[in-house]
Amino acid sequence: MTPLEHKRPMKKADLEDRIRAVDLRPTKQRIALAELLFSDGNRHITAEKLHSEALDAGVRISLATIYNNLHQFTTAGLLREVVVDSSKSYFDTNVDPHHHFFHEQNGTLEDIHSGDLTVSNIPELPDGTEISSIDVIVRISPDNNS
Amino acid sequence: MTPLEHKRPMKKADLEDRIRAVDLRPTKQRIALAELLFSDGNRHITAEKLHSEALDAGVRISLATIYNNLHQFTTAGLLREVVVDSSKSYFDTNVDPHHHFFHEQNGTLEDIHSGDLTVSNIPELPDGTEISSIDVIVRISPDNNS
DNA sequence: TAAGCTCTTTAGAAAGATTCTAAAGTATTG
DNA sequence: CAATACTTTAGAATCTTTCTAAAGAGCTTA
Repeated sequence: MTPLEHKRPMKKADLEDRIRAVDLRPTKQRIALAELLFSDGNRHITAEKLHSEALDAGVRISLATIYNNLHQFTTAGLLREVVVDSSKSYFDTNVDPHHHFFHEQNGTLEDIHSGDLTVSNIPELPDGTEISSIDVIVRISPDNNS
Repeated sequence: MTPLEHKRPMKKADLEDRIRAVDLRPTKQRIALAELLFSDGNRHITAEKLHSEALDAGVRISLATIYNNLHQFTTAGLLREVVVDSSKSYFDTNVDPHHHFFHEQNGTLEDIHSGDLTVSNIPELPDGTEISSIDVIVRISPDNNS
């Protein structure tokens, strides 16, 4: 995270408001997940990883609840799902349009801010269709010499 | 497929050569898969779909063999894997650099030839990394009015 | 605050895709 | 043809994600 970047260490009440704002009940589990997800900058996380973070933080929560809420948050626009690996799903707390670096070595994602990469020359779309999103993944790996 | 597009209805001997060329033995199963994959223009196919096509074509082949060979062909550069859906893998017979339309409605892929779409302004890469590939997925869905 | 209703959570089962195992089969080489 | 190495296969196993149905918790009203 760069020094000037937006950051918001959220209070619990703010998190509750944020959950209420999307018409979900602020349960203990949701608040705990929201805290893990939204308290400290942008994150890219898998269900399994979020689950273990929650357990490590002392929150008793089942994996099913993790999945339920990741999907509900995504539907509500609080998260966005990123497809980079055919074996698991990543959820991104940055819901503004942007792209990603994917470190193939360790399965880690890094944001590319929207202005930093341009897609142009998009060909005519198939008839009767419209764009629902454009995803650019720049897959990177450790280079030979360094 | 457009009228002027490259097409090569391959003979069985050509397929065998192609398999030998990547140091694999031309078994009955490999030849049958190569025929389904490479005989008629570019394809985007899942393991399950290829399996059922093979069975329909009267080729006795197990799903494990499908997976084995899809991976071996991919490693050999005869196929390329496209990640668009977190629940299954697609294999593309077009191994030249290019991008994709993904029809969200029916899970279908369509090539965007390399010259038809440009990615520019790629930001500086993280230290010690190099690009291994750039994937652009233009996700499309049926539009409201048509 | 109690009742009642709805939404949530949960454990465990189930599903779906992919990989693994180890044994039987086949291509290749000499 | 024999010896060797590579392949195929059925079925089990694994992994991620979803489902089920029962118990629990938040919310509204009186």
